[in-house]
Amino acid sequence: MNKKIATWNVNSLRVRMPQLLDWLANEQPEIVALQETKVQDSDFPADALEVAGYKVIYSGQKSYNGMAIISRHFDADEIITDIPGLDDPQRRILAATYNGLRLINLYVPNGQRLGSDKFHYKLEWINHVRQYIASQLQQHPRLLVVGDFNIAPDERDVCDPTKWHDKILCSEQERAALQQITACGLQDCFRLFDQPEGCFSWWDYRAAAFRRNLGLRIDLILASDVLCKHAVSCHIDTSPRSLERPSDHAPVVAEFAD
DNA sequence: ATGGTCGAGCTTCGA
Repeated sequence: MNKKIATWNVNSLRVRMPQLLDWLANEQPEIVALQETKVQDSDFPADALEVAGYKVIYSGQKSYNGMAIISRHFDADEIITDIPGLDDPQRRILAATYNGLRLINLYVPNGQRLGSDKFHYKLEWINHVRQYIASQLQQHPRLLVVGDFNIAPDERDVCDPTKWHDKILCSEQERAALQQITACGLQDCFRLFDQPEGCFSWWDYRAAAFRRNLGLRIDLILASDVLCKHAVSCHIDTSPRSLERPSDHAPVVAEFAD
């Protein structure tokens, strides 16, 4: 049976729990990587997710950032909550191995504006995580790197490339940094398949951006060559973005054959 | 018009 693996920036897990539980019941994903849980570990809603049939791991902090991975059948092994060699209090990475599948869940810094302190932190953070990914690929042929990359890979992933030209999330520097990650031996699952134009995963809350489909595709599932051979589909599920009180991101789902 | 709206948690910051 095929297995669905998903990534979703929920923008507050506590607010989004009803939507997440409904979505899990409908989609029956095997593993879901969550970003921006915005909940410290002592308040993590583990019980409700376990009742829904998922094992949980998480690495959170108060107010900002925060990561979790939920898994239906397999226990998480070799858990890491920090990029080796980078001292960073922000909870932006959570990786674990599930039945031989290595999953790295990322919440890449937003970067705010080109040239800002946060932009330099973003590039530095990506540089460190790329080195970690490269070393992980040597050890784990079955590797997925998923999450909110806060980078639109190319012009197809931008609603209005002229308006977004060299803006944060779309700059040449950010795209080059992302290409350095994929050059380690990963492919964007979404582009393994024919896709319609105008597919995005994030829409600003302001200015009715979702209704007007003024979005970016910044949430990605990157797969190693071994896993790409088993990928059978990849799509963005825009339905949760239409609900009342939505996350500003939609889940991305990839399906893998055994 | 350089705005708009969310979430957390506190009267502002980050996205």
